[in-house]
Amino acid sequence: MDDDDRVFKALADPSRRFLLDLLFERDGRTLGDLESELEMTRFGVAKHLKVLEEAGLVVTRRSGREKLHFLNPVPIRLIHDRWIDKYTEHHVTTLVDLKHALEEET
Amino acid sequence: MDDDDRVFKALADPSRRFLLDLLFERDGRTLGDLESELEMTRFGVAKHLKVLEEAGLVVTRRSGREKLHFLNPVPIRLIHDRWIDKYTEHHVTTLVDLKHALEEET
DNA sequence: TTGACATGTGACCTTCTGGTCACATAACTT
DNA sequence: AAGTTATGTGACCAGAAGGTCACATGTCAA
Repeated sequence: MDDDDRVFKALADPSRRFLLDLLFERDGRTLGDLESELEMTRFGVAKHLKVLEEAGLVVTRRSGREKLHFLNPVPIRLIHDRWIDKYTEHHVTTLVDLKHALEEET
Repeated sequence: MDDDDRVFKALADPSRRFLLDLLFERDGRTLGDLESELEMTRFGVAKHLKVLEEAGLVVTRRSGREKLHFLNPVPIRLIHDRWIDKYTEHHVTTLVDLKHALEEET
């Protein structure tokens, strides 16, 4: 399994994406902290965090017996750059902005 | 299964990412055309293309008995925007550029 | 209209994945 | 030292996903 595969497989699960959302909102959180936000046992959450860490989407730092988790946005940017080149980027962002504008009208 | 889930699940498979790579390089290709690039039966490729289409990553147009496939970059951009805000975007692109520079040095 | 070509469908099997649990290690507190 | 707190490991099971095949539909060309 190569690096790409690890990143995409990691993102494929909704619980893991929710963990990234939590870390995007506030960094440096511990396992016990994150665990309280999911309807799942501690073991499940730890397993998900391990997958995210091995994919490089989350980086960690130990502080005593606690392990702090941080979001790393670099792999996300690389996904973007794989299928959106500089020429289409402006075009796409325009489309996305338009999409948001239309959604707000309803 | 919601839209997000469909997109990320679709991206989780290497064969499907390769199909997106092929379409990124050249759009408007047919199933038979794409099939010849994968080491898999026609049925497998058709199944993957269906997953990509249901996720909105690929849009299609029929032309007679052929079905033409096109890459849609919008969902990719939305992934980017989910975890990279305007403040960190510049920071991240700098990191990515640095990463590329370091890789070229070796 | 007959045959060849391009694609679609549903069943089937094997492998991978998500989640839980019993058990284990390591660090802080008193 | 002893108990509590925070996290790590390996086994296990149910459900999902990747791939193939027999069969079916629709379109072009002569």
